[in-house]
Amino acid sequence: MEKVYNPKSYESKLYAEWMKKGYFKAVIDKNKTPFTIVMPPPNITGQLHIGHALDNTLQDIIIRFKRMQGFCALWLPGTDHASIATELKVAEQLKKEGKDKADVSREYFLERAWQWKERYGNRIKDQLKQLGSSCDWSREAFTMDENLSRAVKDSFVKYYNAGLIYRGRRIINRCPSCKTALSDAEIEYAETPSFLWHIKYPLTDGNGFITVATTRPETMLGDTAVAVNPEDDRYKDLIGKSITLPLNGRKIPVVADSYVEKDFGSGAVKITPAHDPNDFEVGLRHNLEVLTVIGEDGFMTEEAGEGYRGLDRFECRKKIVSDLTDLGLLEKAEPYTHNVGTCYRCGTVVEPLVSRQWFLKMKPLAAPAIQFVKNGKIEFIPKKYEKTYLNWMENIRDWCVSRQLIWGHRIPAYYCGACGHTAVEYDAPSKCPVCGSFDLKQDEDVLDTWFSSALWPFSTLGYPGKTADLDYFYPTNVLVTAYDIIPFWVARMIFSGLYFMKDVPFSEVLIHGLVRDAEGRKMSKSLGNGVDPIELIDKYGADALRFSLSINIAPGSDTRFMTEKIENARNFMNKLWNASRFVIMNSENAEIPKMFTFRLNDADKWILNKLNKVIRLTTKALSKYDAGLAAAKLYEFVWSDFCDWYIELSKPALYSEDAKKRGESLSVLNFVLAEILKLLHPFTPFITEEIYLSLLDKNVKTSESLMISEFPTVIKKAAAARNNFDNIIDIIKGARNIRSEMNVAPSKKITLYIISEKEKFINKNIVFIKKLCNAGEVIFVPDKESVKERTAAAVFGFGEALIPIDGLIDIEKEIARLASEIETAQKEIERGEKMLNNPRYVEKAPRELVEKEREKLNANLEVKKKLKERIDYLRNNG
RNA sequence: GGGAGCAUAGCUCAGUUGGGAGAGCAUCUGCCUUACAAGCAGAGGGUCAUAGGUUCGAGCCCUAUUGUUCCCACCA
Repeated sequence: MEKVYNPKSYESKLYAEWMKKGYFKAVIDKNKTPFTIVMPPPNITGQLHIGHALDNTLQDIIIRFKRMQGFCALWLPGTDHASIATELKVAEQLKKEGKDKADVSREYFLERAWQWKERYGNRIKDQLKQLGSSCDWSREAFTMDENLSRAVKDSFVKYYNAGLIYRGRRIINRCPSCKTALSDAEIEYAETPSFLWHIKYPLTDGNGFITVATTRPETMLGDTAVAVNPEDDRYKDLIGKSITLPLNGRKIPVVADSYVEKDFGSGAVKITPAHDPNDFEVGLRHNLEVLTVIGEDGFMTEEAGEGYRGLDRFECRKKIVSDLTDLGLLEKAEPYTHNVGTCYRCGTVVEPLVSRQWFLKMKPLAAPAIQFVKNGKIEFIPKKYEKTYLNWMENIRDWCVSRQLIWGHRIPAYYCGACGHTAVEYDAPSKCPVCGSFDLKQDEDVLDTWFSSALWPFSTLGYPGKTADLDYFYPTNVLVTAYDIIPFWVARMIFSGLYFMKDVPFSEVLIHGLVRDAEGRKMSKSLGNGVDPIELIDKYGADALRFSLSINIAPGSDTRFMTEKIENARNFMNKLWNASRFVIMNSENAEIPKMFTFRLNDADKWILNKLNKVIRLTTKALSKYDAGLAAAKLYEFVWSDFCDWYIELSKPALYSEDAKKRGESLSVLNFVLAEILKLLHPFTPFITEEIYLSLLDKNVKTSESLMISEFPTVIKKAAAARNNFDNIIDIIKGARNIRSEMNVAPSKKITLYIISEKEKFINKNIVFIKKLCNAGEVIFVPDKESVKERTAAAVFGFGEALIPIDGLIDIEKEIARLASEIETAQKEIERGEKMLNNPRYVEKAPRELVEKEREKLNANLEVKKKLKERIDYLRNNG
């Protein structure tokens, strides 16, 4: 084995081997319980970012754990076509070649998009492999695969036939740059400083003005009313009167609507039904004309009239403000900060526009989706995210599913040019089912990308076909994703699954946080603060990356990426590597007996007891998908208990001449190491496998790969029961402390005097004390008077250890040290006495706890007494 | 406007059912001790945001306050 952890030398080799052996492939087995995770499909737009690395690491940890526990574990991978995002990328690519999206044919554009998919889809796949993802590539899916497209068409038609999908003229948000409709979820609001312009609208009868306040003066060209609150005394008399719109002289009515708040702005609102969702509603109530003055491209339309038509909407705003100022109609411009909707893809300010779009009725679909979460059939982990979900679901509005894009699933709606009939059918009809005309044209639009993602948990398993996969693996078990995607995706999968499969898509949703940068900022392209997981894998190894992402994270909360963390994880890998190297090197040519066929020493029992504890904790934490806690417990066990203590404790036996002893020691070392490798395997699959394959003890290397070995279970044998070895550790720690505090050179062998009533037990473990304190001799003495040398003392509840100090001891320094120990003991004594003197504590607290407390108190009293004696002794004899 | 979270060591964060405050990094002191200097041993460092409450017992449960972050809605 190499001296340092060098992941590059084996990671890709092992992955290829796993693939070859088919370990990732889930083979349906009726005797096994299925455990299924569908991977949130990464977009094909680019490459894996660190968030993906976290998401997929968590999934891999869970799926490997379940696989080792004997489940038929399926992790189904795939990618998403990401309609709008990919379309932007491809258009960008074309632009670089001097071509414009608008000028190329639909076919050509699609061809280029598929090329993009080929290239970047594969790159993502490759990156997932580098990360070690044990997903079943034989079932890999893509949202625009033939079968998934079938599922999309099938479900659209089913929704339509059930009256859940309709086409209507509505006001929707449109991105003038991407030139498509957007759903509510695709809008991001940004606080933007602007002005609230107060504009005087003259009454037609010449009796003065009514002042309206607006943040968007350019829309006034499309005003078709002014609304006031019916209860507003200031304006009561004006209701029903007419206003002459400045700049174009159109006459519009004053209407009363309770939507208007008296106290905001001037209390009068200009109504532009074509360009504001609320105004659109007001318009419907009052039968107002819808006048579109801003076009789909963001430029003013013909309707905007002389002087304004053809202007960019923001240019037009400037011109209108200046024109109104010239006319003396601008009362004031009040600085005002408000939220402006922008496109989540390109950042352009969206424009609310009235247009004809396809909608999915949400209320009937949301009702069961709410029900199944409320009754616990779907559980969010952590539970708080249930609220995010319910809050969204309960206030849901119809989902605009059509997009004016090319890349995506084309809507299966056909319009008859002759009679105007709309046919929605799975197979394109050859003629109009109503009038028989052949003049049929398919809808140009495609579906929102999330429409296909919503079907993911069953479309990937074969739906709408009735497949064995669907039958066996659906419903899936746990969905793992970040909280930012709950409304977009999780919610939609839930109602889709319930509607089409009549069953939940998954029973648990594990929500994790976002990976932020070292300063806690969200990683983004514009900030340039993103970190590339592949670079990190190159530098530190996939296991180190995985471990740094999974350790010490709390479920559902954000984590920061910091170089120190991954370095620490890398160091841990190195630690594991070297500990293993130690065990393996010593095992060469050794005769190693099977565990439990020989008598274990106290240190062996101690480590097995610790091992049991960590098996219990890890299993429990992983069962609750708490990778952060499990990883932390394993880290502690491996580094502190196994490496720092047990390996050191094993050295006397290993370096002895007694071959039998050596073999027995190696047996325990190999046993514990193998268990560690299994426990860590879900987290760090590569290094654990590489070490496992190098193990020399055939008793513990029982399968050809860790991937197919069993996850450890608690050792039932009495040998693993708790013992008193902690007392030995206390002696060692105490002695080391004195050595260090009294500046005894580490290389100097000391003589250790021990006064204790547990002489027999200590004597049995004396080799460990000698080795770990670098003591040449350990001598039991009845009392301190028996030691003639000058010594410093380590005091325990069960005895004292005296260490001779070279030359002059600084008596005062030693007394001060002992005094501070008295102080510590005193604090403990006071705490214990306070508790034990409280009759209600003694009465109500668990018996064993009270007993433990009493023992501690006695021990501390003893320590204090001995420390005091020691100080007196020094004062008298020093 | 509605909702949720967070506040613990200098920094980043853990803290399982309420039962003696933890880790990593950073700092200080010694060590190349034949697995590992990506290491070993030792040490310092916390009024668990504030104020109440429940309890024999609160970092953890309840109420209020302050600070902070996020989500939803989009009132011109």
